[in-house]
Amino acid sequence: MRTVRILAVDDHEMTTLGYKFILEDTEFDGFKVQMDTAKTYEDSVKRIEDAARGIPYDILLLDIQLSNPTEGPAKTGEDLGIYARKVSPDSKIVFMSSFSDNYRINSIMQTVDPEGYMVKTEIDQKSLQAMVNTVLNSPPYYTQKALVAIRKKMAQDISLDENDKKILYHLSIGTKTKDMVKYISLSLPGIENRKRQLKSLFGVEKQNDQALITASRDKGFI
Amino acid sequence: MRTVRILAVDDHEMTTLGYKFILEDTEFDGFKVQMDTAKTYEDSVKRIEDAARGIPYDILLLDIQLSNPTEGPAKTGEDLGIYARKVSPDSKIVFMSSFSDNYRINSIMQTVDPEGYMVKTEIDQKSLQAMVNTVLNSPPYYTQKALVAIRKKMAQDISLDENDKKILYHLSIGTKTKDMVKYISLSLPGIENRKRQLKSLFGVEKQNDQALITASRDKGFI
DNA sequence: AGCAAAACCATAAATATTCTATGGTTTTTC
DNA sequence: GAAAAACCATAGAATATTTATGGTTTTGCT
Repeated sequence: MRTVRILAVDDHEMTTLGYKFILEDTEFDGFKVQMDTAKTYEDSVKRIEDAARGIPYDILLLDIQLSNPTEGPAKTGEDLGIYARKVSPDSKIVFMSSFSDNYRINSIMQTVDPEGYMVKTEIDQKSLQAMVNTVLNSPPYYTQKALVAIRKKMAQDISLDENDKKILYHLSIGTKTKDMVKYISLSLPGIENRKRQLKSLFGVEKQNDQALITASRDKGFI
Repeated sequence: MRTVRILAVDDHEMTTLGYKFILEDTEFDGFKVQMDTAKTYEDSVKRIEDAARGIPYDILLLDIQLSNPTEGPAKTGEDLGIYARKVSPDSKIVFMSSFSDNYRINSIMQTVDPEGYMVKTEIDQKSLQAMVNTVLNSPPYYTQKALVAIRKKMAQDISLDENDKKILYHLSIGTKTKDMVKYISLSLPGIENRKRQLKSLFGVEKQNDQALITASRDKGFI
């Protein structure tokens, strides 16, 4: 009987242990699961690289939030996914995320294009088992909340360039418009003008910035 | 016990009958299904309008290909979906399509944004029942092949304007480049230049048009 | 092979779009 | 109610796109 090797990465050890107990105890059709776990970015990288030199992992289960023990720049599960795609291209990648917000999901769908995306509140024994089967046989597997975000994105044909996205981002974190010139290579009237266009695009003309933030969050841009 | 009313539209009567037999015989949790059927665009419009004046349909199951008995312009299930959204906004719309090509699915996701999309080869008793439950309780419901197309679209961040799309469309139907000026409001060098850009965008530089067609079909643009 | 049609490419001029600089008005904040 | 920020409008500058033109290469056909 074939062994499917899985690496589960999460900074909460209880979580990966839960995955491990459930999946190693499951009787799959034609294979059994053997699972490794990791808590940090560095540890995960090492395990993925080691495996890739021999037999790569079949599946990588990645949390987005990771422990960052070293002093370097903070790394997320998204970074890990991007890296894993390079060093272990045959491994299926599934995100196990607490977030069901549009922005996160859209971003990961573009940077990593994972074979699966599960929102943690929707994970149970049955969905875990279904995910493994689906991802191995005919990806993708998305839980319902992920699908809702994906549907929202698909339903619209709005494409923003980098400057627009930066403006929305800075709006969302409360940066004052006049301060945005420090982070965006546009003049102040340029930024103001784009904000006007964005409001028009999102149908919140004549309203304040809060309406624009709400609208763009609703549409998955921030 | 509540009655869920469904209208199934398909020009093959056997198909809608199949849906009807399966779903009316299913014991759902807290409701039962009562299904009407229609074969043509006109008939469907009448039924949807009639219902909307009183109690609108809970679910509309729409095939894309429809019979067009009248002499007017041919109408598709997509047109029907767009119209139904207006006159019966509370009805859930599910497409039951033979097509699993990217273009069709992407187009419908934007124009109708249906609560469900099932590729016919993937429809069976179990998936039909799951679809009804999911669509009523927590949409959306997409079958696996639809998900594959959706995933492909989500993974890329290419946005084409109307002229680009027209060029790709005309390429795909074999229009000669020099004839495109008749359908697209651009000069010949303008069209040639955009073709070059498209090839570069899709990574098929230095190759012939066929490669461009293949690439854009693969990415869901035609 | 050899011809003609179409596709392809490059450049300068024309056009359209976007950005900046500037100065003003309105709204928010304390 | 005064200062700060946001908002708006306009002219000119800077970019990007399109056209016109003329050429080269490829394709299709006999």
